[in-house]
Amino acid sequence: MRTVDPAKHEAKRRAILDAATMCFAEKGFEKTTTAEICRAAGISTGSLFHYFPNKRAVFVGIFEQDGDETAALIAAAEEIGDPWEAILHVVGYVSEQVLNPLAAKLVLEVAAHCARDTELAELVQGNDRALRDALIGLVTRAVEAGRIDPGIEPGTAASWLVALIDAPLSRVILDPDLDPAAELAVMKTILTRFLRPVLPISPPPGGEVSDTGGISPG
Amino acid sequence: MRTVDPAKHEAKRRAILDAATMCFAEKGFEKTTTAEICRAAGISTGSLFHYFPNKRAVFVGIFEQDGDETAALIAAAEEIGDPWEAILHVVGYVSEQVLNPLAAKLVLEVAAHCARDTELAELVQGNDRALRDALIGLVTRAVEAGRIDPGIEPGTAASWLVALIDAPLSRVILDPDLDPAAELAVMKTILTRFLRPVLPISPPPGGEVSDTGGISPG
DNA sequence: GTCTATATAACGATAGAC
DNA sequence: GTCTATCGTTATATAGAC
Repeated sequence: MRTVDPAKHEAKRRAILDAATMCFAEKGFEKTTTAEICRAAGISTGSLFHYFPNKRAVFVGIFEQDGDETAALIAAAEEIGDPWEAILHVVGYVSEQVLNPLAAKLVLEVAAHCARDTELAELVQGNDRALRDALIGLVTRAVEAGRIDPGIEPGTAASWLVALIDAPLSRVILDPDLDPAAELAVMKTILTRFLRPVLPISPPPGGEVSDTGGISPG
Repeated sequence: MRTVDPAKHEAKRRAILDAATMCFAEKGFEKTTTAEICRAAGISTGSLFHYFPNKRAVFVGIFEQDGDETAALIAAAEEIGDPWEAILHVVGYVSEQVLNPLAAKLVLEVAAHCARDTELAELVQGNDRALRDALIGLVTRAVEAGRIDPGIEPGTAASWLVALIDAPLSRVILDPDLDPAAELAVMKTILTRFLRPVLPISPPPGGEVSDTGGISPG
């Protein structure tokens, strides 16, 4: 019987990441000290550096974990028969997470750091791309099913679906009384109206419709 | 003749803020040293602390300045006769700024810090609120003019207009090849389709329209 | 008002016993 | 593998000459 138990090692690593996630979300990367992470995880300085080479590696580890969760979400969405419902599920699920203030703080923190850490940026971009690629597939199917305007390029639609999730971030941070359910409802309205097929137009009583809100080619 | 020239003092203060803006955008708040700001501004450490009590005050000063610029934008928008055009102008103008990578980095940096600095958060929220209030007025007028769906509450519409500006932030950071003009075009499509009056529906050939993308009351 | 020089504090990471 | 103790570095802000 070996004393080195890989499962136990991995479990402890994850426990440290969980503790660090809270610290980073609350105080940000640079204002979180390694000592605080250790205290939160119930270990000592020496131990932390046994599991991670440095503070940055702890931060990066959090978003490697997040990539696994995104993959699971995508797999679950593929099981949903109706592509439009699958899109709503994916966007709704991630949005709900981001509407939590603590999660929102962490998202803003990692975004700010991606601007200055190319390696971290590539990791996060990989996670985003996985989500986007899955949505491209769902959008394509939804277009074929007549549920989404064929005039919208699936890549563009998917990119903006991901982007829309980030839209309320500032307000989540600035307004503590924000109602997540209400935000989610408006978000659903926006993406429904954005993507739905353009209905045949019966001319309105007293006016011209000069702009149909379509995406001009080119 | 006094040697203390308030105008010159103010000019130097602004020069420091301009230099600091670049530093903070490129490296973030904590990784920017006061020495770097001084070098960029062409002054010495001693001088910096003559104009600002501490590093944070320099950072905060940048967003006080930004509030003035927002006020000017709002004043210009009020001059535009057509409220819908005024809305497009305001959203387009701010979006264009945010689509610049350097500006985007600074926006993410300040957002991340607002999550942990209530005083800074109140300042930024004040700037946001001014923009939102102006948009509420414009939306209300646009609804009266039949250009916006009366089923959408102006406060909700205005909040989301401001939020939509932030939506592409992540991609501005992660994708250096992003085309600002293309993003702006899609943004315009989204807000047009989101806000435009619901046209009378002639039933589509072979299907039911179960969800019209409206905002349910309550 | 502007400079140089520096006091003071804090933090990340390591050394080395057990 | 975990701990305690501590080293080396770095940065903010101040002191005080000019």
